[in-house]
Amino acid sequence: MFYNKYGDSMERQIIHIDVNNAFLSWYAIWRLKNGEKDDIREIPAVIGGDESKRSGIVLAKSNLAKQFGIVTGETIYQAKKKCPNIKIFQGDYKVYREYSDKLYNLLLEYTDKIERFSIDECFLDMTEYLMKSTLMDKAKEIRKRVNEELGFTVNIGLSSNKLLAKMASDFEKPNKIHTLFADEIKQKMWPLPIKELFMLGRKTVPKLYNMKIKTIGDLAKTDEKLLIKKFGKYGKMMWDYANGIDNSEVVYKYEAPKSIGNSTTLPIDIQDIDSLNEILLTLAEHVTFRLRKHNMLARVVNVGLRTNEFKDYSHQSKLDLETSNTKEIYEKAKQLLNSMYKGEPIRLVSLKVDKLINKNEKQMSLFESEEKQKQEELDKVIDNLKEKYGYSAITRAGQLSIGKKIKFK
DNA sequence: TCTGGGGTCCTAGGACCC
DNA sequence: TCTGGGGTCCTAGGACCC
Repeated sequence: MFYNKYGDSMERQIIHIDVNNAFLSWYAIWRLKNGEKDDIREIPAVIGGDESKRSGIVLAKSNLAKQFGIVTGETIYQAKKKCPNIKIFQGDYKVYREYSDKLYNLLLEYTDKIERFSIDECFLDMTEYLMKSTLMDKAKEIRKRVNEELGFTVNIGLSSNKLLAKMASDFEKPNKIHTLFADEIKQKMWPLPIKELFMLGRKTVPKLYNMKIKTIGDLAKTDEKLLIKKFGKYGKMMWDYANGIDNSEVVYKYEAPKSIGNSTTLPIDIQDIDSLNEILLTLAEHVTFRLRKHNMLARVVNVGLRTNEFKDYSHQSKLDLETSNTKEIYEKAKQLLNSMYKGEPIRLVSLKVDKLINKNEKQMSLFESEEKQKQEELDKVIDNLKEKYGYSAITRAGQLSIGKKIKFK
């Protein structure tokens, strides 16, 4: 419940906005703007990875592709089987960023209480500005303006909390506005299969099926204590969600990242430790570059491997002193890799820094070594060159053929 | 699965402390 | 040692999201 300035309790007014087929729509508009004649929204098309780099999965699909049964996350290979004439595009992250920002800037005209939940989803808290009766009018205006001014479509969900607003925007698509207020839960949400409920994924759904829980309504009517006993905190959450309960706030203020990581699927499996180390160096350069851009330091380094048999494992270790220095992070990562690697063919390597703190919070060490200061200077010089001439123009010595082939968004 | 890449949060077990 | 109980910190793994 939300209380207004008179102390009266009142419902919050939350809007969830979800761009329809975001990556594909945005890329389609960008192509048109750049002189291409065909609109890839009007043909069976997908945005996908590159099969030759073994990253061939569907990231977004056109509505026509959807009619062939193509789903997000499946392989390009499977998509081609369903629709041999499917057109595949690589997409471009910069383009997505650009249109995501355009949407955000348009929404800022309505409220500054906007949470960017992902690149293509936003929550708006309109409680202070609107009564429930005018919420639908605002939603219609936003939809119209996004269509006309930005050239793509969105689904909009309206409710009194984030969970319900998000569930609402997921109803019929595209270009639709739906409400899901408390008095509509029974009719609109409870008949849906449990897999439709936010946060119920592929591992949990079969477990619930075994308990004869098949719809969101079944889950809502299940004994809460039983769910808590079986699933702990997660059980409490799923019962709440099934009953439309969610008190979380729209997080509109900047939040510093809690971890920063990069990973890469290798074009071929690699078994040679020197090559793996080289890949780690490339990852370390990028991760620490991002870390320094955030003006943050890391306390923990984590290295992950995926084998050719799709087994994932990782090791992490605490640093003696928090740092953003490429060399220090890389040395720690190398130690981790060498202690964990069992010699199998490796498909993917990941590097993540965790337990981040702002650089200003750092306890200044009185005896910062000269060597350390030199390293930090070197990082700074390289960062500046990267900002000036582009990221990929600059690499350190030590990176040979494999490391250089890794490209980042 | 011919199965991406970037995140968040939670749990469980072991080490260690009083 | 026929070995308590509670707390914190650390690490590995796994769930989920877009």
